Formats: sequence, structure tokens, C-alpha cells
Amino acid sequence: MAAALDMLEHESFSSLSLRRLAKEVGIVPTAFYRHFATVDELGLALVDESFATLREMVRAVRKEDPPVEEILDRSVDVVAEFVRAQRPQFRFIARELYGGVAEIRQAIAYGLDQFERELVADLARMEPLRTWPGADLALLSNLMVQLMVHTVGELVSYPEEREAELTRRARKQMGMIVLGVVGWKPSY
Amino acid sequence: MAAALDMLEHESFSSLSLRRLAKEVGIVPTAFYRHFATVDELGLALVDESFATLREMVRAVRKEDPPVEEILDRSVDVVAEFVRAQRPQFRFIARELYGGVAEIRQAIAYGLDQFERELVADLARMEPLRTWPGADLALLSNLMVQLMVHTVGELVSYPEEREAELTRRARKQMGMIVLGVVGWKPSY
DNA sequence: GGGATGAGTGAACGACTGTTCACTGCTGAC
DNA sequence: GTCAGCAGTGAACAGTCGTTCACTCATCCC
Repeated sequence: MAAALDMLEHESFSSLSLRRLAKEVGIVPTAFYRHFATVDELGLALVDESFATLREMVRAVRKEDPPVEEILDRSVDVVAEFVRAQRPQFRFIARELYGGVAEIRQAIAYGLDQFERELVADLARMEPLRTWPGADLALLSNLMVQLMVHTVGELVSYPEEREAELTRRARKQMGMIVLGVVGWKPSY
Repeated sequence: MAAALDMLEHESFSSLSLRRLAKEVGIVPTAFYRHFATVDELGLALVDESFATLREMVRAVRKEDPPVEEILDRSVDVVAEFVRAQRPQFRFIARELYGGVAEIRQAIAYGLDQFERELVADLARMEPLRTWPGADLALLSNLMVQLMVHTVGELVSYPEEREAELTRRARKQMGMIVLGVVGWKPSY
């Protein structure tokens, strides 16, 4: 799986070749079938693994439990940290979200949807949002996840030296969104 | 090119096969080379064509020149209209933005970058933003383009019946961002 | 000690890949 | 009426593709 993720730096999953993958790992193509029934199944396993990392990331933010005014900055930082440490996994998610293989695309969309829902639950516990209707929280959560996905997509597409610049921008943009929140009149 | 875009509904460009494409069009594979020097070149031509449509879209919004308070809603509407009319092209852009072929990915990223810059110019003409520093305008423009790309990605991934729902959400999210703008203290 | 289990092997299957070459036929301009 | 140029043809090249099959070997449990 690690070798597959590495190879996906230069191509998309739908063009990944079992034989090249096997050669990269140093086994014969047939040995692959001891571990996965088919190539597509490998893709789904990669989605699972990557979202496990994503959940770990969420737990890392929750565990820190930073004061309210620092939550945003810390969240962005943690995302950047995780992307740095697990770059191939995040690259996989970002690239295949709208990629070619329908099954994988749907699995990722589903995972992000769940992520969005968890974020809604977290947001609902914060002060100015406590009274917001669920629909508006979902809207906000979606917007934030969007920003995250897009930023991750850039983080893994551009050289690592641009990380600081990209995260700085993401922080400011998060701030802009939050400012919108304080002015927002919930639609009860 | 139209046939290629249609085929890209079910696969990504890097897995598109010249022979299947030729069969789809009803010509022999070799005839393809009368029109493009290589398969990758077809990809770049598709990027060009799609961004021509995108520029048309911008012109459509500008031409309408709606009153300030309607600009956002009209912009979202126009985007939705264009996506409906040229679905395969927008699907291509959304899918290949972080896709497998580096050359195409870069071409799309470059096109979006230009789009962002044009939007900065438009924004700079609007009242509350007239005094903003360029960096902050770029931030805002990037955020808006992000929302557009993400929404387009969903529009072309989900069945057309969800268009109304998705555009409604995008409109509200645009509103949220704009509310952030009025509270934002530019960083001179 | 024997047998199940997990992981790897090598040959083979038929099909598909991008690209090249020399060729044919049609159309429009001079 | 000729001739350039555009678009399409069919054969061929040298690979690569996913998957199947029967097989070997090491490890661990009873």
C-alpha cells in the first residue's frame, strides 16, 4: 500500500498498473492476489487507511483542546503537520476525490461527508453557534472542509517549501469565514 | 474532442485510450494523428477549450452588469447555467485539476490562477474593497474560486437533479464569505 | 511429526496499449 | 486539368495489461 501511494505521486489510480506496482515492491504480479482480490479493492483499502489518518488528525486537535481563540490556528497547524507526515495519503485523497474510478470517488465523498458531520457536532458546542439551526451549521462545516480539502490539494501538489505560505493563507481565509459567521443571521 | 470529454465521465484522462477514443469516433487509431501530435496534446487542447468556455462565462456575468446586491446570486446562477450547458468540459477541469497527468494539471492550475487574478481586478472596483491591499484581495478571490471549483466538482459528480440544492448552498456560502469581508480588517 | 495456512513463483491466456509507415481518395485553388 | 494538402486506411512493432492456474516453500499449531 505504501508503494502504491508513492507511485500515485506521478499518476492517478486509474492508470496505476498492477505489474509496475508488483515490480516496485519486488514481488511477482500474482503474489498481489494473496492480499487483494482485485486492483480496485486496493484502492478502497487505501481510502480506508487514509481516512483512519484523518480521524487521528481530528483526535489530535480535540486532545489539545486549545482555548477558543486559538482553535482555528491550531487546527490549520495540525492539518499541515499531518500532511507533512503522511503526504502520500493526503495526496491520494485530494487527487481521487474527483478522480476517475467511481467506486473510490464515492468512498472518499462518503468519508468527507462523515468528517463534515463530525465537524458540525464540534461546532455546535461552540458559543456563538450553540443556537444555530443544523442546516446552517452544515453549511459552515462544508465551507470549512472545502477550504481544508483545497489547501491540502495545494500542499501536496506544490513543493514543500511553499507549505508556510499556503498555511498562512489558509489561516487568514479561515479567519475570514469566521468573521462571516459572526455577522450571519441564521435562517431558522 | 467532444467524444473524449464524454468518455471522461467514466474514467480519468490518464486512463483514456487512444484506440477506444478512435473507435468511439468511428475512425481508425492512426487517423487521430492527423489532428494531434500525441495524446497528451489532446489533453492540453481540452484544457484550452474548457477555459475558453470559462472566459465566456465571465464575460456573460460582466455583460449583465447586475446591481451590487445581486452580483453574487447572478454569478452563481451563471456558473450553474454554464455547467449545465457544458457539463463535460467543467467535469474535465474539476477532475483533472488534481489528476494524474502533470502537464494537464499544471495547465489547469495556471488557468485558474489567471481566473483568480481577473476576479481580483473585478473585486478591486467594488466599493468596500476599493481600499484593500492586493494581498487581501487575492485571498478573497482565491476563497471564492475555491468555492466555485468545489461546487462545480459536485455539480458534475452528482445527478443533475441536485443542481438546485447545490447552487442554493453555494449562494449561502458566498453570502457567508461576503459577510466575512465586511468585518475583515485589511492587513496594510 | 503432520497438516493447515499464508505468501511467493513462473508460465500462460487473450486482449489492449501508443506510435510508425506507406498507402489511398477527396476537395478546392490555380 | 492538375496538383497540393487534408483526412482516413490497414498492417505492423514491441510492449503492457489483469487475471488464472498449478506449484513450492516457510511458519506455526496441535
